[in-house]
Amino acid sequence: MSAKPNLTPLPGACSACTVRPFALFRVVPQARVGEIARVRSAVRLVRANETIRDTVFTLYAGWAFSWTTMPDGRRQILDFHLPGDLVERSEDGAEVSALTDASFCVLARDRLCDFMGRDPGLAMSYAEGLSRDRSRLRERLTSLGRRDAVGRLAHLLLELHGRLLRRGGADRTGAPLPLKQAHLADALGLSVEHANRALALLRRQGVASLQKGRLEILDRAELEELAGWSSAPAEPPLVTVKV
Amino acid sequence: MSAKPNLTPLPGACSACTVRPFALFRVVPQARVGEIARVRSAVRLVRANETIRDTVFTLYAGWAFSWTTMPDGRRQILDFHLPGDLVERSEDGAEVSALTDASFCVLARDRLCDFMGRDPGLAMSYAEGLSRDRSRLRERLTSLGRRDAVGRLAHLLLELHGRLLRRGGADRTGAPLPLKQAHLADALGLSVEHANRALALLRRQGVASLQKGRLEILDRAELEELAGWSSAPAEPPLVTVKV
DNA sequence: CGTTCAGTTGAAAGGCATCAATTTAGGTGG
DNA sequence: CCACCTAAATTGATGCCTTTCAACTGAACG
Repeated sequence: MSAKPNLTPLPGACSACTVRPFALFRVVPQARVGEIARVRSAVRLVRANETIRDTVFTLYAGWAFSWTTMPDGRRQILDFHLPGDLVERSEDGAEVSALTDASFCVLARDRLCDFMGRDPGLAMSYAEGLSRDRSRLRERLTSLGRRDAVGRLAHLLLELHGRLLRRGGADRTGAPLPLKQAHLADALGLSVEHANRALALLRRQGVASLQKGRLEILDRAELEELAGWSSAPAEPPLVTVKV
Repeated sequence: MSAKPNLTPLPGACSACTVRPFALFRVVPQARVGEIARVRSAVRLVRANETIRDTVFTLYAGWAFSWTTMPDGRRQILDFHLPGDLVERSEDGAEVSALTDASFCVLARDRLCDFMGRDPGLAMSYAEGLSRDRSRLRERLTSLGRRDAVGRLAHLLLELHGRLLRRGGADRTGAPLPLKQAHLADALGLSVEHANRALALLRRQGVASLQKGRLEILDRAELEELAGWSSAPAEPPLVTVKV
């Protein structure tokens, strides 16, 4: 029973951080990266399915997701987190778990607040992240409210593909996607069985397939059609700050 | 056919603003209210159902709501806005409309950004608002994903009641609520008919009633039970900034 | 080679949408 | 103050989408 070897990279020096261009601290000029290191209180590595206790962190490698449960135990996934995302475990009872093996930098909330207090650009970067989260949630709300199972699935696949594309984690025809069908179901408000059927339909129709952790987009036009996709970007540009 | 008289109050001087304690500018000390006035580019009054074109404003009186439509025309209401709320019309195609007659202060985005650039506390106040929006959306997502019609309705009624309570716009047993059943339906991802049936059930069971623009909470314990209500506040306290 | 988890598939039941009317509530003009 | 008109609220019947319950398959693993 040898422990599974650990292939997940750990975050190193902030100055050479590979995800910083997509992360909260993207606005901090190279000359001041030293200040970032002082906000980082720890570096951590977790295994898939482990729940994360830290309240504020930026994901470095791997995926995570936020979720809640109903009194009857059913789960609702609120959001998926990708490398570079700032994740906050809020006080409202939502939990955060690793979807894959993952590593991240824990931030000290008070020192982060200090930093934002000194650097309005950073505060605005923080706000941008919140704003993006919000529009993603709005899209999902629309999905759950007004789309059927296939539409929801198509929409989520497009959203994730887009997010990965922007970070260089995907090409036009597909991307690695470590989600189980249970994750899709819980994110889309469906039963696992029905999520499976919707996925099977997309596959049979030659629209898209998700197998062995990889998404293949076979007919993007049709996928967008099924999703009722608005060409508008899911992560729109937001307020820009002058400092 | 005389025009309906206008009873909606218009915002006046920022220094005496009645909603400021709940609004973005709550963090600006009285001594500096002058700076707020420079961010306000206009004061506006709209009639119920009118759509609002301004991109950033803080609602002063009346209700508003954000919404989108699917290609087939069905509407999804994304959020309701109450007096004091900062509202942004985002670039993602969502629209904002007045739910009742309403008045608001239009803000100049660039001057607002300037202000936030100078005042980190204000930037954090902005972020807090975003964060609250986000947790509200998360709650709603959970509703649409995992609650049945009655549960969704119960949850939304409790959410709105709570928001009103915090602003002094409600008492423990009820509150004025200007929503039509169609608004409830479109917010909850239901048909109007089914929203009606759910509402009728709550009324028949003596749990809550919504009539003539007023919500009455008759049995809060039961309403919370139906909603799967977590005692956690819907608008939790967030990061605090030191300036 | 047994176990377990993810993925599939089928059948039956249920919740919600849809379609169709009807009633009620407000607002308007006479 | 009443008749009238339109939007909102109701109620009923029918059908579809999704859930639920029950197996069953396949792959990974010890």
